[in-house]
Amino acid sequence: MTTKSSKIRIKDIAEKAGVSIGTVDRVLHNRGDVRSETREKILQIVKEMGYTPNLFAKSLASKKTYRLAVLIPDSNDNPYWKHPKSGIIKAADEIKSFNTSVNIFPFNATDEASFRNCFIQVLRTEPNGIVFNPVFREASFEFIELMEAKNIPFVYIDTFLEKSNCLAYFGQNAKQSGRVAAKILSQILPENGEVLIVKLANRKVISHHLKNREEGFIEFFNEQNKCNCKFTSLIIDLLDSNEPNQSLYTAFKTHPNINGIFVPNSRVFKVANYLKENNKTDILCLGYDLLHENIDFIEENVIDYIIGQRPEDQGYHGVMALFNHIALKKVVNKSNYSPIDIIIKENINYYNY
Amino acid sequence: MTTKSSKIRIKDIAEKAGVSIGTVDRVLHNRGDVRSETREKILQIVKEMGYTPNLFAKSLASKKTYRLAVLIPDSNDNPYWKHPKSGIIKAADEIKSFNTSVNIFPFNATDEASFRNCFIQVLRTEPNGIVFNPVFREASFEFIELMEAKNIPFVYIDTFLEKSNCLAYFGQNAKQSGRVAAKILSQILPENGEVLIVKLANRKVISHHLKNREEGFIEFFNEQNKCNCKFTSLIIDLLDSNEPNQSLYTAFKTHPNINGIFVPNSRVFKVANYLKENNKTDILCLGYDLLHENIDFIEENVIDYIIGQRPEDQGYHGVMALFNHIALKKVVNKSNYSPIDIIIKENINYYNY
DNA sequence: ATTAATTCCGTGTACGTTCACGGTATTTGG
DNA sequence: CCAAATACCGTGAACGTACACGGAATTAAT
Repeated sequence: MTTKSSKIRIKDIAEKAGVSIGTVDRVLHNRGDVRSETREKILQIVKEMGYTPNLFAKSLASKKTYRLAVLIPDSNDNPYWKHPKSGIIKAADEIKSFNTSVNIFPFNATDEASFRNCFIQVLRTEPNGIVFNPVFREASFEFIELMEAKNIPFVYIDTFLEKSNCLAYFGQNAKQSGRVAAKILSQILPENGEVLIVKLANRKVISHHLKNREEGFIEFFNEQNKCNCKFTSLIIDLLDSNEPNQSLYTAFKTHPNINGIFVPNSRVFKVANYLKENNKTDILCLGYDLLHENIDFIEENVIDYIIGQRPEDQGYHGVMALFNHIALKKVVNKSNYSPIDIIIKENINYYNY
Repeated sequence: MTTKSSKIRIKDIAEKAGVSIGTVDRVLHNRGDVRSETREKILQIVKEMGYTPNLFAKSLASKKTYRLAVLIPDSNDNPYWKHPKSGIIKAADEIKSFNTSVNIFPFNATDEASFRNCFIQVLRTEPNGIVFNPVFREASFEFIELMEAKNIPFVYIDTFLEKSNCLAYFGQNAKQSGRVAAKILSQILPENGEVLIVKLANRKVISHHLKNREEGFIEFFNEQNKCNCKFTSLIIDLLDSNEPNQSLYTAFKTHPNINGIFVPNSRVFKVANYLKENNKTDILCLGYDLLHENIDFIEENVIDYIIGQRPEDQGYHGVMALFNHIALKKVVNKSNYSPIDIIIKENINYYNY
């Protein structure tokens, strides 16, 4: 089996058609000024010879430059976003030789005004494409209108917004990941297990992920008729300095038989911290995302399972999808769900973080 | 945060150094014929300005062509190898514009002579680099000697060969993956569990993977003092048409309390087939690799866990490592372990196959 | 001092594109 | 029927790099 480099140049098809390379170039780019017969003939030969342009020569000669903009939460506020960001930077690095620049605009994910400001700023730079995390529904829909008016293609990352015509979406199926979590717990916990669901979040912004993950989690258990586990659900304010300790203390007091904990976001390390300090490490603890903080607790056997979603890949492919669409005119997949990685102490070293 | 395209050209550093681009080119390529002071000065400026060559211009102008060869088992014999192959083809596709061709040479993984023939054929094509799967130890070491004599860099895929100076290795830590399997089973099975280890292989060729995975599996259980599971290990000849049914029948007869099965390779579907036909689907069954055959059984709840290793990535990155080293003169990581993916019915749809 | 050898360096062409510019034919208008 | 407009097409200069060739400056040999 051989895969060899394609050698057919514009010059070759020009010669075969008995025209100049300028003419071929014109039909290849629909620039007009070509007689329709000549045009057809050239297109025919192009197809016959299987011409594929040399992308390097193309980008060398091209005077076009592209600007991409990325709007994501500030990684100083939420360490999770360091990971998508690093993937974005990797993509930026790869495509910068294709006359394409990438600008990252961080916003405060707990402050809608910050998101709005950020977007206005972005639109002022008149980018050719936008990757963004649509945490704020209404604001996002407003900006989608603006982008569509200006014909700027956009890609969602992490969160999906239904009923909108994005170029692509990169993220996890949140609900299904909740089902995965449920399956794991249901298989390990005893018949009469008691599970605590801990939602650590900002009071003002309960993310879709949190909601959907919990939904999938509970849905799965309800479908299993053999398993009659009990649930307790807790919403804890991230900004309260007494938390999550206070709420957890109360929860364990009132539910002393809890043997499983499900934390539907990356803040699981805060719960793990409590478990460790109170010698409750035998409780089966499951959370999300490979933050450094979580990794430490996995290695200490405090957290038992982490569900990962390859945030670097999401960032990387989000940018690349935009680039492929805009610069290379390739078709890109709209729906791109990340794997729901099941990570434990024994395989954590083989996931990059 | 901005990542903009680097704009420093050879011309720029030539002007700053007060020399011509030819001179800069000479020092950049160590072609000599440059006064040492000039050389130093240019190198200094190159570093100062952070010059990075434009790879596209480079590959456009370069008359060099590279030939890479890949030796892997025939995917007609073992369907697993379709997956690395598809990754290899993807890589070949990406680098063909860099004047690099990739040739795939399939051999029969159960026949050492086939491997040897294949290698001789490969060496005759005088490739610039080789990716291969070193299943046959002695034969591989012989060919490594030949490659080293000819200064041909080589990359291992899937299997690792210690004590040899490969450019890179892409594969899974087999032993550790066995430990992952053990952890999962140990967590789910009851205290007094009874596990059957089924090694489906060709009598002549017991792969390292099979051995190492079992080793890690047993090692893990031995380390847990709380778990006193019992084991039975079975070696079954793949080519025998009565198998694995006959051996499994006997095994279940003599060990009626078996509640877990570990199949340390991709042939787990053959065991699953037996389990399904004999209504033993309640047994916890764990195997390797996302073959179509296995996927079907995961969806039917016959196989419970599959350990994946991203074979497409292994193939892709194996070729890319060689390319980066040879064509782009980049440094590549030697040791590249694939993630040990834990796959169940609930997350299987999000792993590409 | 003249020639020859040697060291060092600049020039020019090529790689496959893009794209502006301008040049022939052909057609249109009066 | 001639000028002007139009339709169609070729030419040539870039893009950043590689590399062959040959030229100038320096040194060595006679």
